[in-house]
Amino acid sequence: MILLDVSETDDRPIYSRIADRVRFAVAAGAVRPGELVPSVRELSKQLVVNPNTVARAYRDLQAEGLLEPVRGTGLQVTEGAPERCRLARREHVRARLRGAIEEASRSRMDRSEVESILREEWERGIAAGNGRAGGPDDKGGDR
Amino acid sequence: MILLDVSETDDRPIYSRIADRVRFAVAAGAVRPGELVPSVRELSKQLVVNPNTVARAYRDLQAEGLLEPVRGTGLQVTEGAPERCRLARREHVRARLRGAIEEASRSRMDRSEVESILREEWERGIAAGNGRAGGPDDKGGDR
DNA sequence: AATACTGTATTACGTCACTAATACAGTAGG
DNA sequence: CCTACTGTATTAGTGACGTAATACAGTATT
Repeated sequence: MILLDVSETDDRPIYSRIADRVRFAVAAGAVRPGELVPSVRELSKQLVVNPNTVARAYRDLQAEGLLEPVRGTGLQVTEGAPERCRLARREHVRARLRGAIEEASRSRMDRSEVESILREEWERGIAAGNGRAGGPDDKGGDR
Repeated sequence: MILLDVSETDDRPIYSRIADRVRFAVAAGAVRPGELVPSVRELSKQLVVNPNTVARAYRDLQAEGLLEPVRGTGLQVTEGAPERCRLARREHVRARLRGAIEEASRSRMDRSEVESILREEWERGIAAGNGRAGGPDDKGGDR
């Protein structure tokens, strides 16, 4: 399992980005249920980061039920992790959309206007090369 | 000009909420271009807040071009403030939508799915009583 | 000129999030 | 048993942010 490239232009905390990488890897099937994720110390060496930072990320992922400890061995990916991961992602997107829409409503923006923005931005997103695994960046959404 | 009620369940900084109140008031036409906003000290008394906190809000609003100083008198609403305010709001909503859509795209969410969420949440928003001045709350968006 | 009001700049304090250093508890494998 | 590896808990340092206390510069009004 490879998890390099945690640089990027992203001002979010390191542990959050690490967690996102794992979430993405799980959702994409790069690591399957039952497999072990890299140990805290090993990954911390790869990323040149304090072990605690990785531990923090793994701790969050445990709280989400994506990882579970195997005593004295490491952390393995949970059985229902992939689905859970995708569901959470979906809920997160829904929340973000809802927030934007609420604000649009308050700002007296026409519904058709919002829909046109949606259309426009969607095209842009596709054109920008998203919709593929290993896309440009995985900012946004820490859940 | 009245700007009370800056309590609400909102964890954003005070100065940011104050600024939002003013932006909303300007966009709604409650204060027209050329009119003076309450003085720093007066408003700070009304809200039971340190004058500097109000000053910070006003400072941000000046940077946005919504307020301009009248030497020795106070701060007045700029000529193009209302329009500028609505435009900024619109841009802000666009940015939020774009962010959400980008993430949806990365998460392999179908476009029709996003559209259904949009539809669903829009109905909810309307049903919740938004789309009116002085709606429930004005969180989100600090620009 | 004097007073009372404007906004502003400087400084300081408390808080919180992030990260790091370190020590600890436990298990696998020789 | 012993070594080397797991994850975890505790504590501390660092920086940014929000807010407050205070003093300052300038204008309207009397």
